[in-house]
Amino acid sequence: MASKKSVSDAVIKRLPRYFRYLSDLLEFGINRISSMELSKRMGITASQIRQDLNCFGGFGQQGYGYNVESLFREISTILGLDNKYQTVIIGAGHMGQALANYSNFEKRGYSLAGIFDNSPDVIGMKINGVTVADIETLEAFVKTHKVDIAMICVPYGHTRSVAEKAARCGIKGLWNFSPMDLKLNYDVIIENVHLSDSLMVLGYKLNEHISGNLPGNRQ
Amino acid sequence: MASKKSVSDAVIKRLPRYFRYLSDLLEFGINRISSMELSKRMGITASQIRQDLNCFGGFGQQGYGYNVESLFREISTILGLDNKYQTVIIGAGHMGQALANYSNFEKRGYSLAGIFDNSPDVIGMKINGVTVADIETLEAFVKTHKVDIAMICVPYGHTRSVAEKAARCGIKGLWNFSPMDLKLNYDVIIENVHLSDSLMVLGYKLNEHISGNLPGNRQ
DNA sequence: TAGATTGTTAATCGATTAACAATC
DNA sequence: TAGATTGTTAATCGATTAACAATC
Repeated sequence: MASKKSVSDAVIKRLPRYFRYLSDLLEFGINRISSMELSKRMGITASQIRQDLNCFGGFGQQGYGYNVESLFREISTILGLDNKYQTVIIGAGHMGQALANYSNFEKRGYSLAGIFDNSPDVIGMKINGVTVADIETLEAFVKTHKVDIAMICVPYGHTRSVAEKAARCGIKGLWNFSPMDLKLNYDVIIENVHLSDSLMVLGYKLNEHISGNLPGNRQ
Repeated sequence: MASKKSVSDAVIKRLPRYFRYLSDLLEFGINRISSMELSKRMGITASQIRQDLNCFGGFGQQGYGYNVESLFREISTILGLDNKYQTVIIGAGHMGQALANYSNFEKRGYSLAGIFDNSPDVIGMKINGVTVADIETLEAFVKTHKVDIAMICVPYGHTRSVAEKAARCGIKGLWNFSPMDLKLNYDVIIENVHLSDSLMVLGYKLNEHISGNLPGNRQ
């Protein structure tokens, strides 16, 4: 219950990056790294790395640096990757199907428990071993399966109502793929993925680049 | 050639949000809005809106506010949505197929010119009207089609080499879906989409939430 | 021990917010 | 004109970077 002071969003968003770089280091068989060396690889300052990590604990050792394996485990724990999450996909269109086939998530502890849709065209279809069920059966499903996260891949117009349905069922995490900033009057955590926003940013930078004002990211 | 002072990344990333909210306002038939009113809708300060917009020009009118339609057009122009972009998808797996079927992009001026893969299993297949071609034919294709953006949806291990191939062909924008921070020694703009990072952030916040320290985003 | 590198405090920088004169 | 709201400058806040004493 001791409420530790909350960590800033900027730091939280960097955690998966640390996770990835440490994972790579492990693969390379490197078992010790200094903040200085890691900073060179990641393209951020050593200071920032030490500050970030010290939000969660003193994982290093003076004069030595960080043990890659133990730091990797710490970051994994912080990110909650030791936990198992049950997920469902709502919307079995192209994006839903792509997510259902994404094996990376399973590897990180996010396992796919169900897929739901409202269209008879896809209900009953099997995607990556999971049969698409009628969205009307979601509530009953959640009652028996303890679902943590709903990945929402329905068309724009259905997003809010589907998200509310999921929240009402007691699902606590929503991963929203519609181009809207989903906010609900429920006690849920929402993470928005805005692919079209990302593409527009790319387009903007491309224009800036072509119009000759700004450099690309040659390094 | 007059190099205007460059706009911060934080502002650039908000542009697509403005675009979306203005687009909604248009749909609602609202044709005038003050920074105050828009700030309430978007959940940011009116000050920030005025500061952001004034990076690009004085689009408002004292005593009146902003004309929604003209502001929408300005933002569209800033984002380069008046331009037509030719895109190719590299990697015709599930994610590549999902992107190929995303009609939103077409609507915003990003048109799909080709899909490439290295697997005989998918080469020749038709996705949303576009036939998957052999990746070996990419260079010849780019020579005749002026491709602006490559959407890279190949497995992790192939990402760097495929990205380099695209850059060598002269493609200036890369949209990378692999969980790595792609950096190349080419003069290209790279935008990384890290779905697994986003999911991990959701997982982190879910944990924080459950362990009782932090509020969800009830509003 | 001497050298290296952390954890942490202090300084700097940039982004956000507040305030208000300009002006429609 | 009076009222409203912008554009813009100044103040504040938070995040990043630098510095260094602690310590392995």
